Amino acid sequence: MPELPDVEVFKKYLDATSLYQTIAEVETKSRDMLGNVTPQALRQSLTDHEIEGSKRHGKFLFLRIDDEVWLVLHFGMTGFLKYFKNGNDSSEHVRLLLKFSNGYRLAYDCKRKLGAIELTKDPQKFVEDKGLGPDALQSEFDVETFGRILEGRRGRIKSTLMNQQLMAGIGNVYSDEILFHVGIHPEAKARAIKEPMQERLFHGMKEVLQTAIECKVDPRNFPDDYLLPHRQPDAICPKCGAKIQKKTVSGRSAYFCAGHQK
DNA sequence: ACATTGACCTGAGAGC
DNA sequence: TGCTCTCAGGTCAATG
Repeated sequence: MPELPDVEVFKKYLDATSLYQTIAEVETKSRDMLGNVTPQALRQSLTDHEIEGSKRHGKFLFLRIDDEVWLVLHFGMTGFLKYFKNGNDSSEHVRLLLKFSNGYRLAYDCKRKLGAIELTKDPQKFVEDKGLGPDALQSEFDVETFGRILEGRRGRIKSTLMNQQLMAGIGNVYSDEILFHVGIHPEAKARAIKEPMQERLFHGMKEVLQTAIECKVDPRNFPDDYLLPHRQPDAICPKCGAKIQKKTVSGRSAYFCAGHQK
């Protein structure tokens, strides 16, 4: 579930708690989540260094250790960060633990091991090597680029929005939310969406992602006309009163309102 | 080249 | 109660 807004909230949390802290010790709890790095290399690269800054691209979070070393975290669908004082360790599925010299710790917790822990020399290069598209919220990602992407696609709009090589950050939950917001059916063909609908979708995408971040991705904080608080079978659409439908679209469970999404 | 499907991961909740 | 089955959704490999 951690999609762009979730990871952005993790970034803010990291910045508020762990920035400029010195890593005194590194514990690797799950070898099989380490992508391109051994536990020894990870320990060696991080120990006695500070976290100097952070970056996010799509669903990836980058922690700057120094000029040539960045720790890369991906959260799969169950990953999150937890900062706590030594002794208050209540998490059950900690995969990586950074022990700071001030007695606090930062845990990367990932119950279902679909995330990843890696190292890179340069986030920009990492993004290129992964073949990721532009971050969905970055300002250089404009409506013209977005329109060109849609026109080159034979598939459905839902899977287009979720394709990380085309644009990075949107997953199953927020693709539903965006399409619900602008009134487009998840099974619509991407290239059938023309102006002015392209522009409406583009701005809807930015607005939904931004709003989710402002709400700290807590469904209780969401505006009431958003789908997320009603994202369950047989719920009532807050926009038009019709029943929320659930259907498999491109292999993913899509929630939508047939009343106002065409 | 592009689109879709299935596998992987693990635990919660449904259903018998 | 207790077991088994299904589902959740991140990616990537295999297939259409």
